[in-house]
Amino acid sequence: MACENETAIVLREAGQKVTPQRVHILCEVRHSGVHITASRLIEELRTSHPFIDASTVYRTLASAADLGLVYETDMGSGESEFEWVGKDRHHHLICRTCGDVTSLDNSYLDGVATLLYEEAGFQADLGHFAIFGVCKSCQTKA
Amino acid sequence: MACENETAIVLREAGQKVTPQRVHILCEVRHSGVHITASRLIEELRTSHPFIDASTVYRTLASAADLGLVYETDMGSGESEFEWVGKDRHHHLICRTCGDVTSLDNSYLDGVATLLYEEAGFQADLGHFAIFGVCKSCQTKA
DNA sequence: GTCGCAAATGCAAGTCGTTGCAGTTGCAGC
DNA sequence: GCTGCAACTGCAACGACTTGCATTTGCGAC
Ligand SMILES: [Mn+2]
Ligand SMILES: [Mn+2]
Ligand SMILES: [Zn+2]
Ligand SMILES: [Zn+2]
Repeated sequence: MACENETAIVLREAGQKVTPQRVHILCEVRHSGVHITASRLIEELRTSHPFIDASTVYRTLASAADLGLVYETDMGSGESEFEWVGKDRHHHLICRTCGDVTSLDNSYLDGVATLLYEEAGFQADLGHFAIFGVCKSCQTKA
Repeated sequence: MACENETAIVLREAGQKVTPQRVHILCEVRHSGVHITASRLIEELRTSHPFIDASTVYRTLASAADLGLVYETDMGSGESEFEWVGKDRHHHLICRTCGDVTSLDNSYLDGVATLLYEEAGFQADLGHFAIFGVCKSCQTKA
């Protein structure tokens, strides 16, 4: 239940009202593995908190993404996937051939952010990228 | 009409059947400025080729994106934007404050692709990224 | 504690995009 | 040119997501 309290604090700090719906939705995002789609979230909440409407889920996720509390990323499935923004900033490498998803430390793109700031004066927010390509093992198989 | 012929050739080389619908849809993508959404495309085709069904437009754009004939990018509007893959590979910087969109030469991310290949053996396809952040003039105003 | 109001929610209708299927068509082989 | 078949299309039903509006509620001010 530490999660509930902490989520409430984060919401309050972001200038949002702390409603039970929001706390349940965002705690579910935090607890349910890494990435989760809106429809899967709705499905899981249906059993634990059946009174929460789907539109509330969509609205909560959208505003949380705007406020930078969660990442919203297209991992190639067609549906956006959401992830709580924790301490470990990262990106993902996604293989177009086998579908394998791996994580990539934020530091790989630090150089790009620095370069953009120096050359264009642009303060880039390289939050949580999905980088598509072909993984090592799929290349050797070909 | 050079566009029609060239598009037909590209389709054939990609192993697709050359149908009038596909040629019209992809030529419209090529001609209509830089980025275009599916719904705007459907609207424009309604006047010139009213017989083309919306589902055909969506399917054509999806398969063209899979084949690497067009880029499909979320520029922040909520709708995917499509762009014909021409000679000039580029990315975009999008300001979250003023909405300004600028282009960025592909070379800025070349280093990342090299790094990913050397360190992870991952052959990244850094096609057409939308990089969000705050532009120079919006930073100075703040 | 209670009041008042802006913000958030639930509901229902609406829009956007996807999918299954039956009919059509491009095109390779003859 | 014809033929045959897999690929493609249009249609209609469907699922995903959004939006307008009346009601409820969190929470700051008293
Ligand atoms: Mn992630
Ligand atoms: Mn572009
Ligand atoms: Zn792979
Ligand atoms: Zn700006």
